[in-house]
Amino acid sequence: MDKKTTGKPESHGKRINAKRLAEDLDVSISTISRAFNKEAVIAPETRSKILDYADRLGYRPNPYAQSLITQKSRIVGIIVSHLENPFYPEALRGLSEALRKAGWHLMLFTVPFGETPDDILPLAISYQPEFVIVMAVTVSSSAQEVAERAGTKLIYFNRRDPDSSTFYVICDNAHGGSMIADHFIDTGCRRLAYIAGFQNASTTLDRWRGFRDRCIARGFPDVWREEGYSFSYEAGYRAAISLMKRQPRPDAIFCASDIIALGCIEAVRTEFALRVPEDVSVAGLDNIEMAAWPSHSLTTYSQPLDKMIEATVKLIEEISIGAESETVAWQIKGEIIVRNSTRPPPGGKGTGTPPGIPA
Amino acid sequence: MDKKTTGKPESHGKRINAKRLAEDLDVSISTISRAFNKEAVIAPETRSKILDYADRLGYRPNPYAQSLITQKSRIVGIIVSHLENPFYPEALRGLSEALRKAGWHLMLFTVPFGETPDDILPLAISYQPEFVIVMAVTVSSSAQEVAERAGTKLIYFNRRDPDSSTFYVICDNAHGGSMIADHFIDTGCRRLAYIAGFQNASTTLDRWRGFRDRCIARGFPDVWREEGYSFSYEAGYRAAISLMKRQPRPDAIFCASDIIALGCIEAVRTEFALRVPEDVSVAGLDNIEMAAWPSHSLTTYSQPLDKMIEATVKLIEEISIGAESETVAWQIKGEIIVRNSTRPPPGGKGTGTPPGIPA
DNA sequence: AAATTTGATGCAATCGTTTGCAGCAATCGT
DNA sequence: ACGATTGCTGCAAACGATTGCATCAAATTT
Repeated sequence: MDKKTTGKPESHGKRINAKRLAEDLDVSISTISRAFNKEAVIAPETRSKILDYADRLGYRPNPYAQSLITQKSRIVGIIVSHLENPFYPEALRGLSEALRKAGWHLMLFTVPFGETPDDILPLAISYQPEFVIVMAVTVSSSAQEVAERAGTKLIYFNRRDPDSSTFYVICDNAHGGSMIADHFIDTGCRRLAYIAGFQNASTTLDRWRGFRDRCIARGFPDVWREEGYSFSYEAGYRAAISLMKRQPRPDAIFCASDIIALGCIEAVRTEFALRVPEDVSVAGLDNIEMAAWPSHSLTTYSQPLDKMIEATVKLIEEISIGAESETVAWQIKGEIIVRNSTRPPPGGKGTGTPPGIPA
Repeated sequence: MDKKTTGKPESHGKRINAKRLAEDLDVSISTISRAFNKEAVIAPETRSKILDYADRLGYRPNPYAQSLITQKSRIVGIIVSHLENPFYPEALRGLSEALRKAGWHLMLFTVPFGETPDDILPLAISYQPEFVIVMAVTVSSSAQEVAERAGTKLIYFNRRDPDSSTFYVICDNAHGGSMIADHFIDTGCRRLAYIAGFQNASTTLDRWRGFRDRCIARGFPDVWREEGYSFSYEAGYRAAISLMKRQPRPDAIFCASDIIALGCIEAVRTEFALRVPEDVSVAGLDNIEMAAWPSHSLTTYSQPLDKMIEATVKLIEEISIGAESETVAWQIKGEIIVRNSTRPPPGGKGTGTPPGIPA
């Protein structure tokens, strides 16, 4: 490792505070405070005088003092367990921007391998965020209590808790499953299979339920299910291998997420020298950016990320201002995105939505 | 959108504070404080009595009051501009965990499309983090002053600033470029090309310099350079198209990042029906997880992420305790990872490092 | 036994805001 | 012209911790 060295960094003068402004401008500290508070009553010229001067000095009210006195932090924590699934960076980015626009600060907590979101929660609430968004598939129900005791509200994102009644925002996973089932069956697939993600994740469950129920309803009750145990490329790769070894082979595989589907496609091609979609149709769920890449061109059901984020921020704002929000949970429908990883319909008008790149 | 409703969320009792503990245990507030401070002198039995009781009540010292009085926030902000490049989620995750272990809280700021890190910086420092890590390719030099005024230290990650002397942690990009050049030339490639990322990013620059200088040194001065204008799949895809249209075609392409390389490979295959590596070798730099996937099996130069993160945290800790850190910048060597996107060596002992999955 | 050291605790000032209440000039109604 | 209203501003008490200094009992030294 190369190192470069230099003298010690510059030391600073005293940080300016409201008192300093007050003295310089010959007003009281209260007035300084009011200048920064939209609702406060204050003479317009006084306000602008203060604001101007503050600007020149680079003064901003100390957020810690503010939080201390107002008992509000304007901070929302976010716990993410699986950043390696591209869906989460996409969601994270969207949430980050939306929350920032709404005036919130985001504190990030990742869940290390081998730990659960529950282990991280105490840490997450130690900075007393007003909300904690849990973007992780598995959380115990006791998390709710822990957060409550700290005065923090929990919001599940892309997950619902079957037995507790916390706030949550998800897409209509069952609907997604059923749309994919329809698409498979409509395009002539008959030996249908599902690759699951984390076994007890609500997403795994709901997508499976929607898929299988629809298959049954349309007269194909023998749907295979292979466990993937996680939402990852590797999981898809491995699960596809054992799935494709069965006799007869499935001719359509619905994967519990896009990243699983990519692994699945790869295994089908590499390990069995089969073609997608000619030999087997593969579909995912999420509609991550990579799904549109030409090499994958993955048929999928989109999570309506923008709407989900919008709903989350709305939820936060409403609860925050004490509006006893009637809406405690959002479940939003997405839509099926047909690309080239699934067979074209029999009467065939072609390949459906084209891949993403050439523009 | 479906909505579910319920009654308003439970309201809370008063949050417990040190005063409450003090009264219950019949000690002073000072003693409570000392129980939580590792260095403070306090009778061991008093401490454990307090800690136990605090635990039962779920008490934790209020971080805002702490920050206010100590003038330290234990917060580090992080500005990320390109989460869509998988390298950054990986880095983010690593930094998040390492900083957490070191007792820091992470505040995340993403840079929306159309804005620059400079636009976000004022916001990032408004919560007065002690440090701000900038994981973004382009920052103006004035950022330094802005941060300084707020008493926040700036640390560049995966970027260095040619003209200012801020702290930075990067990998030895020039070394990476030269290693790839060697590999290309050793495996018989002769028509060498480079696909650049952001034009004025230090990474784009250093990698190009290392690559071209080595090519020249080994007797191949005519290295092509194609602008990608960004570090993205699309950039690689487009740049590869115009690169491969040239006559004669390049037979080896070094891409300024892995994600560019993946787009490049895809374009070579899809748009020109050529094979990688038989017709053209492609290499990247970063060694993102996806590079190991069988479908890509990308030869690359690894960013030593773990070491870079370690260095970053070390830097922060040292500066934080006022140890006038001699080391102001880290540049750490990575290593070349040979996979199947580049030709095997002429005498050929095979395909080099196998792809990642089958285990 | 008196003097001194040691160890543990409490007192009180402090960090930088917010906000209810009081004060006070200027304006208004009659 | 005089009391009531209005519009601003200041006072002072919080918020919940940290920490230098003083205190005081117990232990140690002389």
